[in-house]
Amino acid sequence: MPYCYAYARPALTVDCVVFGYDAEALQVLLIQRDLEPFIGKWALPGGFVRVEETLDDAARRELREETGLADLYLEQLYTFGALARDPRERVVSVAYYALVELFSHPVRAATDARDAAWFPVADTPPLAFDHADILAVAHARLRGKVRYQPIGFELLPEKFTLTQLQRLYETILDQPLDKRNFRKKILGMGLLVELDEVEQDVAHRAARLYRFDAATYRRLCERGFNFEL
Amino acid sequence: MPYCYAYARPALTVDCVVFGYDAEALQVLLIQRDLEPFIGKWALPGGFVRVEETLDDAARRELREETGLADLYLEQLYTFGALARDPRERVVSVAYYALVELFSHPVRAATDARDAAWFPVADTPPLAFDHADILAVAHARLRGKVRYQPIGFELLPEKFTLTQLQRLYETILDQPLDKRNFRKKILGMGLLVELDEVEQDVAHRAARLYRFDAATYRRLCERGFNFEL
DNA sequence: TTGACGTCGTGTAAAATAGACACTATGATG
DNA sequence: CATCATAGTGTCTATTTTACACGACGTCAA
Repeated sequence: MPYCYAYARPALTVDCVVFGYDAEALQVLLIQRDLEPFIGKWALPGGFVRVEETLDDAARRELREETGLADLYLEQLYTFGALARDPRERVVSVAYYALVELFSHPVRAATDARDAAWFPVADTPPLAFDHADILAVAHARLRGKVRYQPIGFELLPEKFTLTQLQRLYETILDQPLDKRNFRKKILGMGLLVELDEVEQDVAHRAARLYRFDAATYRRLCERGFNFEL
Repeated sequence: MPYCYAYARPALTVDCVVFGYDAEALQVLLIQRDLEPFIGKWALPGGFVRVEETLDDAARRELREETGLADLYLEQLYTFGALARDPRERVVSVAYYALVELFSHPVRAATDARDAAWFPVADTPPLAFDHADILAVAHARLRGKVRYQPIGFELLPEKFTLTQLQRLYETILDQPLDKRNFRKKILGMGLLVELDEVEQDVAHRAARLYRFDAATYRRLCERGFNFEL
């Protein structure tokens, strides 16, 4: 035990809530633990912060190690510090969350994880630690944020139809939206680029594809832009 | 050095950004450090988290010890984990923020603090550690939050005039508001109770006093209420 | 080839909300 | 009783939001 201090210190961990979307439901990425405590239970990917890495780096590293996901945009969510959230000892955890497009991000279990898989947010298995609380906070934050920042696009493939986008928003906000009003509003923002392509292999009239215009978005942001639904 | 661990651990601290308002400007509570490092420098109140207390408790305790303030509504802000934010060693800090009515919260320096005082947010002395960053994040959060949650009331005395409330919002948002529209909107929410009192000792027509109706607010919140400016 | 099916894509009118704007009322003071 | 400072109040216009329905297009199967 070579690391000694004058006062007791809580251990410090990070946990990641990664949301995905698969045209049906909002999903969350979980790992099946291969370590005590809660061995065999499903949990959020995460682990201990090393003393020479930042919190953001630790979150990225753990996510990569345990699930194979890399290069996500992770955002800090909240820091959980209840006394008994870990049965071993006092552990404080900084939670992060991220959004990804499901199909282009295959996951694979690795270090410390027996398995890694997507689950519908509304129907997860029982989670280890206080991870159900963390997931709930993340889900609430997602619902709140999606209204005033165009983060929904992170969850879709690069090219998408307006109907896909609308379904995504309806799923996250859990309320139906009017098709014409939705299109009017979203197109009116000028953040979508209409492509010269339509979707393929559908058994009905194919819909036009669009992509998100990140450059325009950044320009608008700097002049104080607000998204609003 | 009686506390030993298998891996090195960052130290964990809390820091508190307490905003006040004095009819002139938005203020922030600072302490003058009486400990190394940065002895003599101004800083946010805060300190080490004990292993047997929650983060919220640690924030409340440090604030009480260093400034005499108690019973505030503290809200977690963000966790700062840059590698070199403390010159001694790796320290991760969970920042909190709070709003108080200045005059009814006298501050006094105590433990580890040579002095405690209010400074205008726009004109603070140089701060220790990365506390200027923390203050900036807190200020941004305050500006953002004040638009959609009625937190402004925390900064005023229990009884206040509509003009005082308007000045507060103008200060936080840093933009002028129209008197009639402001009154229309704020009264239209039904969150203010008109009192049978007017302000005293003013050299002109006295304004009616109001108080915030917290009970009604809670009721509205549960049904999904949104404040909006 | 043609008809049925399913989704795509589009516009308008009514209602609600936000924003601009200026004068009278009241109480204190000299 | 005139002056001063702030309190308090309403209307009109512009903008935004909401509600709402049908023809176009491509696929498929008879």
